[in-house]
Amino acid sequence: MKTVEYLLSFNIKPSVQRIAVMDYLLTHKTHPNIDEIYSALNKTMPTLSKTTIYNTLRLFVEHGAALMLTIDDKYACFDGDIHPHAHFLCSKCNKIYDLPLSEDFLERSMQGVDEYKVDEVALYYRGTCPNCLKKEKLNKN
Amino acid sequence: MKTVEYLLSFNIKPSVQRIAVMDYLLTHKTHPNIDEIYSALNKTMPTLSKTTIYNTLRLFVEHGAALMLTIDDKYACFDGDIHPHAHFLCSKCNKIYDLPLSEDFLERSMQGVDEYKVDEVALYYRGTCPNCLKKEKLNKN
DNA sequence: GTACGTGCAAAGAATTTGCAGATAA
DNA sequence: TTATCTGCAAATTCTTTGCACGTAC
Repeated sequence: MKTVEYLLSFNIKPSVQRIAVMDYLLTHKTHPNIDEIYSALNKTMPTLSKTTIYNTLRLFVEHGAALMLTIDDKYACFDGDIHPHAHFLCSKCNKIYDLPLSEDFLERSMQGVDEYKVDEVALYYRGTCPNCLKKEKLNKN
Repeated sequence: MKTVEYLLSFNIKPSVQRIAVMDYLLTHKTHPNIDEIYSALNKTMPTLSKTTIYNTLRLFVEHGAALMLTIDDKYACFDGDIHPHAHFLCSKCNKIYDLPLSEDFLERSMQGVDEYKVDEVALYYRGTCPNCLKKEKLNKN
């Protein structure tokens, strides 16, 4: 599906800027923060402002077209993949990794929250990623 | 256990300020943010500074004596209860609720992260709490 | 033409830093 | 004494706001 139609499917008017931001999110699965998106897009769209990035991402989240991750307490990160999945933040390299979330996980996890109306579930892991674990081993030898 | 001994068990030197902050965390299960802790303790300790609250909480988290919650993107909240449990943030009243985490949840959730070294797991829910749901119903009738 | 979108500059707010004085072993 | 802790003030950084201009239907 083209990005324009994708935005429309979330009832978001596709402006040039919004298309650019969504395109970036859909092609960069790095869970970028505002600054990364801004820096990247600014190269080809010099007039693009950070305010617009803020506005756009807030709009995306409100319309369910993107996820805001609060796994990093420094700044918010954004994810264009809205399918349920978990996230792992490596405290060494600060990368965020996607992890699968088993089908029955959500159902089971809901058992304790009967009386609550749940809009969103986030499962965050923090620790050391395989890459950094490997590096640590090499440095020890 | 007295708070002094509790802090010592985490290898934290118990100063007057640290005891006060930990006492507050252990007796107020409201997942307070920095400002709440500061405002509350400032009444009885007028010289206590916000910087010290920041320093103290960072120390607690580093030593595993408290949890930092990133469920609210506005500011960090802190939890003196370090036993594994989930959190629910009500988007209406902004209260954070504790929820049980079934014993086998953690084991099962770890199955996808074999190659990772997991230090911390956080399960966050967002939505509407029972109290606010009740209020909404009343307002509709 | 009217509503909506964009972007600059300024404001606001949370957190960190530098450093000097206070405290404790 | 000597290292550690505290707290003020300033700096830094992320995010929001106000407002005027641009754009699109």
